[in-house]
Amino acid sequence: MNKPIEYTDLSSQVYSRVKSLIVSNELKPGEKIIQEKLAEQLGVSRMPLHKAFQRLENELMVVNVPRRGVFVRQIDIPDIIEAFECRKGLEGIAAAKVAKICQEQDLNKLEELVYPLLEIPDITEVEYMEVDQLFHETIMQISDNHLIQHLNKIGNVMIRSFPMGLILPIRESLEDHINILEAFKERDSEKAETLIKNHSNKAILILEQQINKTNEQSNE
Amino acid sequence: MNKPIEYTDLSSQVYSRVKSLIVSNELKPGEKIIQEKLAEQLGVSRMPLHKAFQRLENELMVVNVPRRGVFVRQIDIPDIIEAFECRKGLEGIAAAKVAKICQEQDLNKLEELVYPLLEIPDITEVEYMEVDQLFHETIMQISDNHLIQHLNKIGNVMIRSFPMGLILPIRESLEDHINILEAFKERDSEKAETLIKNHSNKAILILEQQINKTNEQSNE
DNA sequence: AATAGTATTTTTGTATACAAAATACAATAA
DNA sequence: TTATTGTATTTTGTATACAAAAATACTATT
Repeated sequence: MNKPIEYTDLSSQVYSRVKSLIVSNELKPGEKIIQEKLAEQLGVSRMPLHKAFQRLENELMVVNVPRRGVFVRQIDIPDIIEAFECRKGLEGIAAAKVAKICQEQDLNKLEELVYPLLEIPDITEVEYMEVDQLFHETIMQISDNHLIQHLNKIGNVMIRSFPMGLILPIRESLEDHINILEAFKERDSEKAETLIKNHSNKAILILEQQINKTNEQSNE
Repeated sequence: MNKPIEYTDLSSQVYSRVKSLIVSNELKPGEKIIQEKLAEQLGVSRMPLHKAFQRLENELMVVNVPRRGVFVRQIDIPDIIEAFECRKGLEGIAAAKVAKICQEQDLNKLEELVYPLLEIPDITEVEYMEVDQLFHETIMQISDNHLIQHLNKIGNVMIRSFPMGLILPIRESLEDHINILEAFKERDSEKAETLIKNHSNKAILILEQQINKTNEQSNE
């Protein structure tokens, strides 16, 4: 309503643009970013770029080596596994708390994200990823822990920047979500924690299998 | 061995100095930081300060409102509880992993931190805080998850910046540490996770009691 | 032809400069 | 007096400028 229009400073915009350059692979992993060059490309000076780099470094998207330059961080599957392990811990706590404190309206919000999908027989991967993300974000919001949301976001930046579709099959993921939601309704905080941690664990297991597979191939 | 001597840029130093100004309460919570003034005090320009602010914002130590200024974040007990909840989640995962992967030398490192204290009858609070911190950090290091360490550090900055001594009594904390270490030795990852989460939980409970106490007082 | 040393160019880090926005303040009218 | 408008001052955000460090190209020597 009377929310003041917020001034977005250049460095925020620059931050988004650089991040998408990294995600879209226009800036390659390991590549050194020439500040002047990129600044000119974006039509800004190096100052907002500097702040953007600092932010990206905090999200582990770039590495800054003093006096040497800023490099695009190489993200591989083990990194993604690490990110899922963090998510497992943070979401576990969040879900346990949600089961304790959630209100009727919170449950409604989650139900609206989960149940309508059961009616649709052929959900596309892109569609589901959107809802999946929203489901996890909503739980974080309900948990009402500012720090947990902040930390989780940092981990998610890595996960989302990795060029890889859904890890779990849609139906399996959806089933997990339903069960988690049920646990919330039953106010069973231990169950909710276990279920949501298992949900992450499945992804971790699949990623670990992928690593083993590529290792075997290279050993032939 | 052949680690290159690392150039520390000004902004890193500025970051540390500003952080300690906040922790030592020379910059008061809620206070607006006048950039030019602080820059002059530190004998630098506003550029390294800007980068320092960006970093401090990521650690939730300051809040930056575009075009309005940078403000020292007000940290209160509920924030600290949030931080302990995050720690609970992250340490839980870390401890579970440590129980699975730790080597003999890792256990030795932890033993050296725990057992010598049993011989000392009168440990000071300051001494114990040092060792306590090291114990938790070491577990994080052994867990060998870069991201989990990074995220945990962000939460710890808040906890450590809060002017408050030990939360748990020394003997109780020490006992917890011993039990956690035992779980590692037994390679019991579930037990390790439960114990370390309980360790955080105790702190949360005490902090919640403190809030209730002050609420009651103000209701009189 | 390979190497060591030197000169040149590039790039980084920080300071300064300047325009735009926010705040403080004073003057005017109700 | 209390609001309200207009003006002066402060402060911010970004661009430019410059010095120091690193990278590169080049020369001379063996």
